[in-house]
Amino acid sequence: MVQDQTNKLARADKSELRRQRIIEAAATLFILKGFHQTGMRDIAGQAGISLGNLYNHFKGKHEIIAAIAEMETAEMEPLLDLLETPGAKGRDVLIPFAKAYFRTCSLPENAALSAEIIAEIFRNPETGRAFSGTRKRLVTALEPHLPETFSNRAAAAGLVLDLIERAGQSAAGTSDRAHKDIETALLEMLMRTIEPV
Amino acid sequence: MVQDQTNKLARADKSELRRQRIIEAAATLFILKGFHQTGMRDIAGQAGISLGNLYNHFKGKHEIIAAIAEMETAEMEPLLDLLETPGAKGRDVLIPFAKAYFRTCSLPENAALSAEIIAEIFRNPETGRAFSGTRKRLVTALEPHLPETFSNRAAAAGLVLDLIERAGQSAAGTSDRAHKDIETALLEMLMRTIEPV
DNA sequence: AACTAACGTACGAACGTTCGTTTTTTATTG
DNA sequence: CAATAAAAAACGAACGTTCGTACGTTAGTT
Repeated sequence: MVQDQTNKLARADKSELRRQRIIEAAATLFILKGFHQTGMRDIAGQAGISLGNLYNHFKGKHEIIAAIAEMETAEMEPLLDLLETPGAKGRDVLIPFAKAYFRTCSLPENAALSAEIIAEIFRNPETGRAFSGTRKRLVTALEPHLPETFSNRAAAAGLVLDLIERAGQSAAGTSDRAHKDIETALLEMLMRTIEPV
Repeated sequence: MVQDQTNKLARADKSELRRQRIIEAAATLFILKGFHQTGMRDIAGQAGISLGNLYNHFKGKHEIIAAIAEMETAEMEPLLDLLETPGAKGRDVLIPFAKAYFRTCSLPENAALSAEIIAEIFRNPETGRAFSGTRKRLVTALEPHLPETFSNRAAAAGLVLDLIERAGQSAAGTSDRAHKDIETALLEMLMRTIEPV
């Protein structure tokens, strides 16, 4: 009579798990081929399910993209925490953040995906908007750690983020040596940026 | 008996002109919608010719993209000249270059196109390669103007270019005020980067 | 019995490309 | 100069695929 809560949860979990697998499959393909070169059939195939069933889990392609945006946002949370560490200020928080953010951005998956997203923002601001929420939070969190000598710290914070992101993209997929060189140059550049002249 | 050279040239010019119009039409649409969202019919329509005729001028879509890459390369020439001005060194050449390059990168057309290209490099290195020639030349030309304190000036030069490019992308399409703020922050950041600490 | 997940199929639209044909321009004759 | 053959440019229809999406049905769980 009493419903089996264990199994009920197990079922819901199972569904959630499959949903997650679909998202991962989609992400893999989006990274590899881009949003618009990836078809629903590709996603279904990669996830190991049928095309019809894919539509049982997602209303459409846009919903899958939105889910990936959400995932991306969640992954950024630890980095935001890093910036918002109470007490710590300036270089002591900025350099560790830069290292961590660079590491994230230079992961081939993230680099390719973020390139895809930036392009998407230009051609389709609506879809792009889903991704740009995190960005604003990063700028806000980063801003107070920059020197006051900047005439517009918010703009400078945006640039610092841009720099780290692009550095990561450039470093993605290169040899360990080149990767390290870029990271070193990035940190040297940031040190100069932070240092009051 | 003797061929009419005048008319012959006129004809060749006319054909070249039409070719150019097609490229411009394609560029407009690529910027607006991206490479893969732009169809051959769209391009033909925008250029004011028929679909069939489009294939009389280009073997296929890839050839149009290649032509645009070539155009892009040509547009970069003046900036390279700026960096290679004999005699001038360091800040005296870097700041003017940064201003000019930023201006170029923040033109909405260029910003969108370069975002598209970067994404394309990740998903299709082959096509992307057509675009990356200029980049190397810029790095080489920029490198000697950076301070020797960088442990790897080539890497640093790459970063400086990345920074300017992304700054331009961020500034593209924003208000004049925001645009100026970003440029100012960029220049401040570059001054700090160039200045020996 | 009710619900859900899974499936395969079907649809109309759009894709890049090819094709045969017509129109326009150029070159070569009479 | 007029007539005509040759070439180039332009066209629209059609090719086979693939696209995102919708639908009806079957199998399995509660």
